[in-house]
Amino acid sequence: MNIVSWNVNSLNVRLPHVLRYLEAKKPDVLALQETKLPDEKFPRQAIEEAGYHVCFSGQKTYNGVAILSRAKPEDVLAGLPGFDDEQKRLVAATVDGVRIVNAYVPNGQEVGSEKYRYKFRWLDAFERFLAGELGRHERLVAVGDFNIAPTDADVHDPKRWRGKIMCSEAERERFARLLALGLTDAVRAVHPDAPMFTWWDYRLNAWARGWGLRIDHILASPAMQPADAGVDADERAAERPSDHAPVWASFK
DNA sequence: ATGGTTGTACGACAA
Repeated sequence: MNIVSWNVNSLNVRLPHVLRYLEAKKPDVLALQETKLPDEKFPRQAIEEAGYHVCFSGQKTYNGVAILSRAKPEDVLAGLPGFDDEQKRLVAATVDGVRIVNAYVPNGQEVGSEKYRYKFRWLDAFERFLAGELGRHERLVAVGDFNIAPTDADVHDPKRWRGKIMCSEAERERFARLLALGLTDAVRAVHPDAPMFTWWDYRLNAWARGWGLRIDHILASPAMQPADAGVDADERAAERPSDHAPVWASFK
């Protein structure tokens, strides 16, 4: 089973990229974040014509998540249970017996800000939710834009980013706690040391300079052993790209 | 250089 996560930063703009990607890579599951579309404007027909089922939870202008899958999604859930939130950041579904959890974790804007505090409240609820899901589903993969670079190996310039948003010790501790639930970081399981980034800021010519962070992740339960994993960084070099590249993992 | 770009939507905010 091939599972991909991609923050597309507007599915309106990136629909051609997504359709081309589906045709080229034929993943079993493609989880999208930042679709920025209300549900009534979701391009369901184009995705179904490409041979995929889809479930989604979106809103106008901001956020929005979707799961595209070859097999029909079952037990679809939108939003974190017990966490009342207008922001559409989570959708989960069971695909081919595998529980797929697709998250767009809040960015946090700046360490110490109100949005930073919201990020931690959201992560609190997310951790509780994942613990429950792991109790119900032996085969589980949690993917998405976590907006956290787990270690300095996931940062182009650790000194420049030290203590900054997505790299603070408090955020990294929360990410470590997710792994402590029994999840494996699939990319790091396959590539323990290699610098691998998934996001490059649109500003400052960051892509051309190699100024990236690894903030998009695929976390797998013990029953899901990654056979291979990587980042399709060439998507960041495409015409009118998202600022994120797809991250993928294959499972036996 | 506390810089810069993109998306949404048409000013300002989020990332």
